[in-house]
Amino acid sequence: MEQTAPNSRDKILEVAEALFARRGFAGVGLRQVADQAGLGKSSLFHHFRSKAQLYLAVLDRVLVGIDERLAGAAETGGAPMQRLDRMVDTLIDALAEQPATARLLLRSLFEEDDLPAEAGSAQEATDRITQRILARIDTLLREGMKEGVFRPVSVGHTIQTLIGATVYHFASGEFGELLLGRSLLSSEEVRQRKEEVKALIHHGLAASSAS
Amino acid sequence: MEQTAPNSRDKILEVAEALFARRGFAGVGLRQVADQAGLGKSSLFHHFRSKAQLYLAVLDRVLVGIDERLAGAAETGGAPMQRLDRMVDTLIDALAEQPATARLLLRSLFEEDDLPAEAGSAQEATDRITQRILARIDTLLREGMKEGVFRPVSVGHTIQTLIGATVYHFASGEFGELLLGRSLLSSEEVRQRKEEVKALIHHGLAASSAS
DNA sequence: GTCTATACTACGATAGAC
DNA sequence: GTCTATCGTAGTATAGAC
Repeated sequence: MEQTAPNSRDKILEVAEALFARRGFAGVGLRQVADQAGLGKSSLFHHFRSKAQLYLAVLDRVLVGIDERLAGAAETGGAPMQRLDRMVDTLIDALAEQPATARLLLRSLFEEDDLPAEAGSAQEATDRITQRILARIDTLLREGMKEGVFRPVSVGHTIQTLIGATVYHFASGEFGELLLGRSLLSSEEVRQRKEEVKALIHHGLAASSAS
Repeated sequence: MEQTAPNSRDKILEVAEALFARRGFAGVGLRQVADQAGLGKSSLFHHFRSKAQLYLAVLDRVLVGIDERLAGAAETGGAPMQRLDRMVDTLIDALAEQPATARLLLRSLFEEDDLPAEAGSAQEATDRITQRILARIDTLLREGMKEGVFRPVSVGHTIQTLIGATVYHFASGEFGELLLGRSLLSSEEVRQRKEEVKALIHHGLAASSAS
């Protein structure tokens, strides 16, 4: 649709995203990235200073995408429970549409410590976006508790549970499919994941048994 | 306590577990393992045929440990909700006591596909233990639903949520600590994690509002 | 059971021609 | 902006002495 003709930089980011999601930072060779992007290995270094910078550029791109979609979901207003429902739907849609995203995000939690230390400023950029995303949920949860529609919970622990219920789920790959008996990404299972998560919220987070 | 004097094989497994948990399969070099185990690189191949076999041996060891602890928790009987509470407590205790475990388990979901294909029979062993662990929760959830103490839910999705709430949480490392504002492994946060997860279950999974 | 030595491959990164 | 060629390092794994 809005695809014109990706320049080399975008093409590299695209194939690197898929590879990093599947194999992790250490598991991907730049040779592989270059081949799939249709370039020589050395050409990568014209666009990105190092493997670590490429990885962080990929991660940044994904985080920005998630943040934009969540921003759209939050802006429409409504009661806290409605907004939380919309955030869950939006996040799950995003994760289901781009299967690499969930794995990349979850892996990023483990792999930030084996990046070369020099990565510096690019690290800070991804950290800032992460903080922005977390702040959206944090604010929403506190508002809901203040209004008395959510029961009193630890905000941090609740965010962790929500991430587990969404990002982990769609990152679980073959294991999750074994558990559900079919593809995590089938429209039926995506729909059901939304229902199950929202039902858990409505029963488990609501102060009264509102639905 | 029951530590006598670990033979080389156990020492290798021990240091490899920590390294694989931290860096992942591709991120660990056998040189590193050998150094930390106090051996030459080549000596590893006397105990394990290949890096993949070593990895699978580490994973198997961890899965067996989890399975044994969950078996202990399940055997004591009681109502489904009580048993589920005990399983959550037991699992969280296990993950908190051995910080490498959660990361290793979560990583194993992503990394099984970049193991050399030859690994064959050892793969099946870890799969069997995984199935046994899952069957414990599966049976318990179905029993609770049959008795009417759990509301009707998708068993697969619920297991995914429980894994996310426990394994993911303790695998989240620095990110989780940023979110909670203190170490995931402090006794206070471990205690609170148990409370939050069990509260979510009691409010969100129970058919009535039993506690 | 552990060692040294070695084979072969791949890695990330750089230099410099075009 | 992409290429070929190359550097230095580290990877897994094997052979064979002790």
